[in-house]
Amino acid sequence: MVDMNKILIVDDDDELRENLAEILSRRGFHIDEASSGEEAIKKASSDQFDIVLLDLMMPGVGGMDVLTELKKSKPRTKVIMITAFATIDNAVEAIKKGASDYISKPFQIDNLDVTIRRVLEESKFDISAKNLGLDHTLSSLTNYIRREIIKLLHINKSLHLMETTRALEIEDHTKVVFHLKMLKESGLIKQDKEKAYSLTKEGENALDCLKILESHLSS
Amino acid sequence: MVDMNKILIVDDDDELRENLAEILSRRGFHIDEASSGEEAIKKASSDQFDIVLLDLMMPGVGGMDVLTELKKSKPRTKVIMITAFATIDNAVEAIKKGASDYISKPFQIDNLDVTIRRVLEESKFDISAKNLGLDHTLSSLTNYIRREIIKLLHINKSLHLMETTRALEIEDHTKVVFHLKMLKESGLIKQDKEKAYSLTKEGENALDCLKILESHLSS
DNA sequence: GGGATATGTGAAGTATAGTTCACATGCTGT
DNA sequence: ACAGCATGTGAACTATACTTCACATATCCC
Repeated sequence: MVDMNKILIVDDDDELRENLAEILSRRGFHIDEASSGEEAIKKASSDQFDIVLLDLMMPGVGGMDVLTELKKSKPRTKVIMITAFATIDNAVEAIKKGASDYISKPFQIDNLDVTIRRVLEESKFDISAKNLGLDHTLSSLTNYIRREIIKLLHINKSLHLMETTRALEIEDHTKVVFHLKMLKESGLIKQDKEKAYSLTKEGENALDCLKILESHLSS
Repeated sequence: MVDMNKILIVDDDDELRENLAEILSRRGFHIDEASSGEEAIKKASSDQFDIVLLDLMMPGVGGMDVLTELKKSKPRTKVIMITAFATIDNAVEAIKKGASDYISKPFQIDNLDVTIRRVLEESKFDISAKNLGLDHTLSSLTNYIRREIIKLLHINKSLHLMETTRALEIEDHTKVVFHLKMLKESGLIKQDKEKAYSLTKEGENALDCLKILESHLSS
């Protein structure tokens, strides 16, 4: 099942969450769970989900915070909010912040299922998603240091943090950490288990574009 | 004389400035003059100079302000500072801000001439200039609204401010003014006497690159 | 002349990006 | 065990980009 859709269920209510997880996985989704806002953010940023089912009401880091964070770091991930009561105001706010849809507790599984499949369907024709990706990529390329990092990684194939830092002749390594993180979030570079950074396919593409722009500008 | 180098002389001392203008134009440069910081900024932003000879000490908008402004709006223009006294501190500050060189009053014309030719010579091999241009272009493309404007201008060939504003469905036209100004400063668009905006050659190139990036990203 | 429309400026505010520093943690060699 | 280097986090700060609003000026046309 290569193209099984990955869903992250975020709810502090253990029983509801586990029930939901079991039902949805039986219906053909690959499920992961998080019982708090913190856990949700951690899982969502280290992995790639198609949909995040997000409870709005949670102690600590609330659903709205998770939504905000998610739309920043993984703009292409679709979020469906779950509201405990039919608090339309919150739902509207969530939609404005980029949530794809919402359902109110209590809900019928079939209803949720339909919503999920509709959101997945819509995301196939999502033009704004492409635009967001473009935004992300371009804003990565705007920065001189990040362009240098991309060039370095293209030449050296793979580099560690301190190797990169020395190659750039930058004193403060945390500055490089910052830009490496940006590049990783844009999907232009990746990091292996040995902590070494290398270009992704998209990163190579971006470098190509840089070269084209450079040559166009000099003409 | 198509490739005659254009120099803008900025000095509030009329006699010195006019003398300089005459001597330098006899030596084969195309000369324009400005007697104040304001005038300098206006002329420099509406025209394209290879070198700006800039007096540091001027009433009102000082030379250092002009330098700052110039390096922002026309990063590729070379600036040679003229310091009334050999105030090394100011000169050092100017160099840090991107001035190419400086000479101290009083100076020998031959000395200035040599400096000018050396700066021109250096600018031919200027890698950072290309980088600055790239920076400018890329940061223009980062913004969604500006990308939309570029696409619009590509389709419509030429548009006025309010036409653009309406096409983008933006309420506040000053927002569009802002982005149009950015694009004009990056050299991606230009404006004719009738106030209509259109893409420059560089603007068309940038659009090509956008299309490439978009198609790369969707694959 | 005066109301409607177009083109802009400048100051003030908000938002986002980038920098810096103090500190945490983990590994490696002796 | 502990010195030394690598990898990274988080908070505070600065800088830059973007937005908004109040206002200015010019033109058109009735």
